[in-house]
Amino acid sequence: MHGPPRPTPGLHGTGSLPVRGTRAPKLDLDRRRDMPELPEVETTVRGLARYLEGERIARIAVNRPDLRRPFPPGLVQAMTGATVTAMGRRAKYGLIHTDREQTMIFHLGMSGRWRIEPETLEKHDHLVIETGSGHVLALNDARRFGSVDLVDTKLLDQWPPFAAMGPEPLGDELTPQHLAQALRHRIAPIKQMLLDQRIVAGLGNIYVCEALHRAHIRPDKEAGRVSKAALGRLVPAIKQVLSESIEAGGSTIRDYAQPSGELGYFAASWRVYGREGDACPCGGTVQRFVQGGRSTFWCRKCQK
DNA sequence: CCCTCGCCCTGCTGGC
DNA sequence: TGCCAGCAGGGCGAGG
Repeated sequence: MHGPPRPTPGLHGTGSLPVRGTRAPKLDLDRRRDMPELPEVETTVRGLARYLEGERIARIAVNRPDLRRPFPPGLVQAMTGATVTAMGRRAKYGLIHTDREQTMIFHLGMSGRWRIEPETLEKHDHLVIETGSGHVLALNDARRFGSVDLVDTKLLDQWPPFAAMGPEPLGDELTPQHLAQALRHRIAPIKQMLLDQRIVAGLGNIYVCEALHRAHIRPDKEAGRVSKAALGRLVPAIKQVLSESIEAGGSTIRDYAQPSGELGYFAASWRVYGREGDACPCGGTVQRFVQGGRSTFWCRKCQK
């Protein structure tokens, strides 16, 4: 980000977009280092809304054929000249609704991020938008685990990735009763069940580890055998870890609106994630093991 | 249906 | 200093 300017990658087929300097304070959406999970998607959507809501898409450039899967064939035509009516989020997907009753859906995968007013286009700026008032936004995704789709707004709920999704974790539908019902008779570990988007939509590895730690539940506990009392702790723990992170990200955005702000990333302070060997506040030690091919962090002493 | 596993992809890190 | 194996993991398809 602060290295010497790199050559601008070619923009296949759509011509190059002018890249201009900026006077507006930049959001930190392009410097976040944490894995994009639900709170990061939420703060990204809120940040993008300031640039996109009510704006016309003057130009959109697609610089390679695919991310995880091909870009929608009609994307450029569908978005060029459309006006963004609203931004939204479902699970870890960001939603850009347009006045053409179509919604552009993006997923940030492992490494996706939106760069606001980039001074130069960089490697991995796979999709670039210029708005009617001249703002430039670039979707950068080095690992290309992300995706971009285009769906009729009316049919969003039937879009296959959304059709079978469970409730939003921050909504009223996520209750201990919902979890008890969804997890009944399930023998897989609770941690893996919480990563299943059909049970709850939008939880990823980091927040599941953190929520189970706060709720004092062993990650390898058989999901169907987690007690009612434990589920009663788990639901507020999930909501707290997510909303605290969104709040931290939100304050980052607010800081950017203020000229004095010296900003870092919103420093996520995980209690267990990535902290193997560190002391747990309870006096125990954070352990790591692999579940379903992913790292689980937990404390044997306070998670039963 | 339920469950587990491996693949995709690239940048960074640690060991030698 | 350079090289390379290993690691990160969401979503999805294959297979038991």
